[in-house]
Amino acid sequence: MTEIESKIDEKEQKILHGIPMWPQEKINRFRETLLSWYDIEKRDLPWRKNNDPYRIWVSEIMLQQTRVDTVIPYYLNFMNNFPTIEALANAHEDVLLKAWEGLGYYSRVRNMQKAAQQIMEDYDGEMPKDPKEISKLKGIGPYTTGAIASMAFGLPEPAVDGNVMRVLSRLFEIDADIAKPGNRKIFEAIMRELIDPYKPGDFNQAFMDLGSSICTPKNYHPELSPVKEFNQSYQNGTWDKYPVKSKKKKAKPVYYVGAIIKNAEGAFLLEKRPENGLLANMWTFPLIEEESVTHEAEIKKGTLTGVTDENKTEQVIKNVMAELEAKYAVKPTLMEQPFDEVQHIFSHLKWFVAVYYGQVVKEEESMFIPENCYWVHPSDFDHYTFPGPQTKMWQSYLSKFNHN
DNA sequence: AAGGCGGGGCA
DNA sequence: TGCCCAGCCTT
Repeated sequence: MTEIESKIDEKEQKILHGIPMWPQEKINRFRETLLSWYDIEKRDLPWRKNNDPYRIWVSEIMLQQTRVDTVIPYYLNFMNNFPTIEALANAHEDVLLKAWEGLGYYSRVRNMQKAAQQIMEDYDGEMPKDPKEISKLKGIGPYTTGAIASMAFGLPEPAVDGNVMRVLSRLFEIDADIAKPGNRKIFEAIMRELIDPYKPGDFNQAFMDLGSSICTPKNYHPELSPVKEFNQSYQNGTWDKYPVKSKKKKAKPVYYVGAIIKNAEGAFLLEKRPENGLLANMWTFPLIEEESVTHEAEIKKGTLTGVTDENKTEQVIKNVMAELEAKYAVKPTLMEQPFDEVQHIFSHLKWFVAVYYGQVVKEEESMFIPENCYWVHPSDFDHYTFPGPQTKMWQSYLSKFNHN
């Protein structure tokens, strides 16, 4: 045993202080029980076809904060389009982003490509086996490191995600708040004790399957669990107290005017968002933050009211026109009222977008738009990656203006 | 340690 | 509606 490893063990012993660990005999029975259940009940998932590190890696990145059912079609499509680490490393970013459209957390795919390029340059095109090396790759944190090491390479590394923390907190009646990042190491320490050294990948995945099928956040029925005899909170009748998880802050409202501008050729003005931050490098109709738009829309008798403060309608139009001319160099004829309001909830923001429609009549007025903007015909929209709010604006436009 | 970063499914 | 989900990066 190296010096570094023994230090980690010492540290984790301290963390475990207060949480009584089971005797080895009980640990052995637990492993056997859980793995037997997994052998029978495990889900047939595309990335479980073999132990190819690339296949496992892609699935783990997609599954971050994303449900299995959502991921499957994206996964199949992605593996078809980018079947190897090399293909991923050499892909064009906009093609990559398009393959990720709708999955969310788009920096995941940009980081994954950077990691693929790291692997081509530093590791001869092969995913490294050493967890220390794996965790150096962009976008791969403690969880994904453990997942790849255990599932692809059979190493006894913990892979602690939300499922594992929930299951463990119920098994051992752990009061630590699982929303606090610092508490992850408690659960890692326990998993290092529990993990089956011969089938670490199956062991980790058994926790995932248990967490998503039986040991769920809601509608939890501990009496149905294959490991109920090991479940301390079930035996003590305290299971409804676990896990302890502090609440997240509410999404902050942000108000925009969305300007759907059509030119004489029937093309629409699209803008590429900045390369960093929210929805980086994705395409939307011009969005103008508008503080006067401080009301949620009410649709009464087919008419949209309440989107803007009363008496401020004219001011909103003036602001929008000024911004369109200054930033986008267009002077469209604009509807005096928005035709719809689109709402979109992110994890930390809630957008309210009052959608206006306008046309640029004269051809020469639409010639000098900025570099990050294009006039795009709807038949070419497929080549542009649209985030949720953009798709909602476009669908609303189609339903209002494109019928009959 | 806290906040930014998507989107959909569910009661 | 609010909460949840096979988290990671930046500050």
